[in-house]
Amino acid sequence: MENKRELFQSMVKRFGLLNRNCCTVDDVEISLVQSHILYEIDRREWPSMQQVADALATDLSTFSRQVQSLMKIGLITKVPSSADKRISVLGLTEEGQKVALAIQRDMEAHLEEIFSHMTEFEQDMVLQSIKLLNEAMAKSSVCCKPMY
Amino acid sequence: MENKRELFQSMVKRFGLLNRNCCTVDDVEISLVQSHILYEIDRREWPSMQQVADALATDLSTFSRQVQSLMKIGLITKVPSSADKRISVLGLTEEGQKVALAIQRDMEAHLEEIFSHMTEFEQDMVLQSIKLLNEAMAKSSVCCKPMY
DNA sequence: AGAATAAACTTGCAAATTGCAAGTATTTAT
DNA sequence: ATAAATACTTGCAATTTGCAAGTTTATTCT
Repeated sequence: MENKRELFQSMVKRFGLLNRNCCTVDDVEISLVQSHILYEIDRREWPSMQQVADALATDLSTFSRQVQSLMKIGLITKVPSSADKRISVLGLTEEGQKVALAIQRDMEAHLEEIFSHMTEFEQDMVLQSIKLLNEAMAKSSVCCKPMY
Repeated sequence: MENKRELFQSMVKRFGLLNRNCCTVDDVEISLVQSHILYEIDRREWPSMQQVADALATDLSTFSRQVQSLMKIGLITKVPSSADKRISVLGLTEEGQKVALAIQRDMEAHLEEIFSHMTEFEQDMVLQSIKLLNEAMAKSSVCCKPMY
């Protein structure tokens, strides 16, 4: 059983495909990266642009433009920090929160559906394993430098 | 412990980052998608363009151009099928095989390094879980229609 | 305090990647 | 024999990317 890579490649690809469904909520349609931006803003407390760009491992210039788009469609806010005027602080608008929540629900539902094909024992084991894997990757030298 | 999505999002992102390192071998430098193309060709027996494009869930036109690039740098071959002249059959050149193998080794090494942070018991459990997960996703209705 | 350095962005490219629509060539169905 | 389908290719046009160079504000150094 020496096909770790195949196993992981397959899994990552499937999740990638799963994510494609993403991102159409009511009449709002956003891209995958935009959904990730909403997600990262949502799970942080008023992050700076740097912080989110780092979390997404994307160039700040690229990120800056994505932020502009998301502001234009009214999903996020960007206000200069009063403490340090170089910094802009990001947040979700009410609409942005709705969209983020809807995507969150969709994702949870998808995961539940996937998990429904396993026994309870298997479900627990899988979750436990993902945790272990994340911890191992966090410890790893080759993996994922720009990670929270 | 109701944060499945966070767990998976984190894992997928880390693997995404892991993959970024990819793809520079000696003096050849290819993109991530190109490495996936090599991978898919490698693991199949003379696949058609359709087959690989499907596996990668990418548009055939996009794929067609990627194939042209990879031919130009001499990593893959494309020959019309004698049985059905509409079909082009893909393969790796000697150089392409070298590159695919090098990437494969890198990936394996990375995975080994990550696994080294776990006990043997945990390693087995994680591998077992990934298998279960893949099977569950294969059964899933929401996930991954275009999958081998 | 004043000058240099750094940090947090923004904007101007130019390249790469994407998908749709429309085309060509070949095969299958009627 | 003609129509329909399949397997691609090419022409767009839009999106996304990162690097380099700029602006503004904050920090550090002397």
